[in-house]
Amino acid sequence: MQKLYSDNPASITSTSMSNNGNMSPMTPTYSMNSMGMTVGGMSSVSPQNFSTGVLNTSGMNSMNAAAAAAAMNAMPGNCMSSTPIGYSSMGSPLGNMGSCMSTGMGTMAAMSSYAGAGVGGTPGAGGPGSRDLDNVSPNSAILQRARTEKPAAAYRRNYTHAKPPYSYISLITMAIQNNSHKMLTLAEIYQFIMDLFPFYRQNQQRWQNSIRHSLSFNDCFVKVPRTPDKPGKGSFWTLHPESGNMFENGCYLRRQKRFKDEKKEVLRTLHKSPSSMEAHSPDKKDLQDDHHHHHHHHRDPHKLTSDTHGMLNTHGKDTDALAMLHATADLCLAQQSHSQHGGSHHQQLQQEELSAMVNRCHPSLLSEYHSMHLKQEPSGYTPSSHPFSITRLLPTESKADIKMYDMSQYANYNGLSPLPNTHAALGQDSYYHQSLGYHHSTAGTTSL
DNA sequence: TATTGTTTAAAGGTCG
DNA sequence: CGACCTTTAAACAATA
Repeated sequence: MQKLYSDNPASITSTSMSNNGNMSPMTPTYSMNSMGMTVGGMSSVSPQNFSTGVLNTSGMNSMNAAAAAAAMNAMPGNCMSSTPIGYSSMGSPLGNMGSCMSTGMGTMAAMSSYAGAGVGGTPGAGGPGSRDLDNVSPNSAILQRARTEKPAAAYRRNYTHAKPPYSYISLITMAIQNNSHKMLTLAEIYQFIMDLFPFYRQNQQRWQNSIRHSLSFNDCFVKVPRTPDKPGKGSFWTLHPESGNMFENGCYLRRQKRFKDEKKEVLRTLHKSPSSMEAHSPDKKDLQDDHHHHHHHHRDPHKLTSDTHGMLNTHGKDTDALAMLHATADLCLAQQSHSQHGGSHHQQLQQEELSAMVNRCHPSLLSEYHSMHLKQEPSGYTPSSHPFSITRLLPTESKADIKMYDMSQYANYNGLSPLPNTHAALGQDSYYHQSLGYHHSTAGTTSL
């Protein structure tokens, strides 16, 4: 099936198709060179493998990418104030983050390029107005802008369905980070993604299933129960406070390491050892893990460098993990009497704990909380130096209110490319095309 | 009943 | 090449 990432240009066209893909006949042909991006301070921004092109490059997607990238860039306090290029043109109502960030890249060119592609109408999911959390509609502004923008040129349509170079995990992260409360419901996450990437307005059940899987499967995502004042279906999803630098490597295609919650890890382990878990009837959960987890149990000895409220500070020693487990248990209890009877398994308890932990922080404090507990790479790499440093994702309270259109300045962003940035200066479009292995979304349009 | 969540399984990609 | 990561698919359970 379609591969999401590949630095191999060749794969661009190859993959895809397979599934019952009934891709629209007009499957994009990334012939790039669409917009002459007026990129401002483009070219190579980072020493890393950033290719300027990536995001800004192709028409709509570029914009999307740019916006997304920008979303991830929400800087906390440290504004990199470098080149406010083109920023003003945005007329962004929100100046909040405007002055910050701008690592000196793009302009809004990308932004404007977004226009087309059904920006306005996201099929099934209610419009960007019906969200649970205020401010959720991340791109409503973008969308609006898009509409006002001059009628899209035909070329734009070509990139509409290109698959964005982000993994689902990073997409989810973007969505969550982009929200002022740092938490979203599943539906909101879907919406964010669809609003931002036309590609995902197709085959919804396919990728949405993947999104759900990612949310459940990855410890970096934590479910936070709804509060009585916010009735509705489904919980809120937020990022694990410890998962901060998952993408510090600068590439959102794939994380360097999977984030593992020590507590969950312990629980999973205990779960498997019959001796430790007395009265627990072995259900399916006991059988899991083989495939994905068993090799991870003791990994990342170098990774746990920070602690969460002093609870996580070891290198995975069971005893310590258990200790912290207990520690959080209190929080859980204090949190609420969320009677999750039924098969209240350890996992569920654990989840409660985490939720509680996150929940304790007032939404307004959440971002701060996050930023305070970001993991720092022990290595010499300086996260903050990276245009897409995840650490920048975590805005402080004051900056939490990030709007997509403020990110337009990142149009020229180039952080996601898995490739070397030797082409940084070249035509974004082409570069994007080549380096990202942007494929046709021939992957199929499963009805819908 | 449609969503939302959780799991299992498997295939394929990436990276050291 | 092996360990690890991501994507997909799909079965199921819980729930608004």
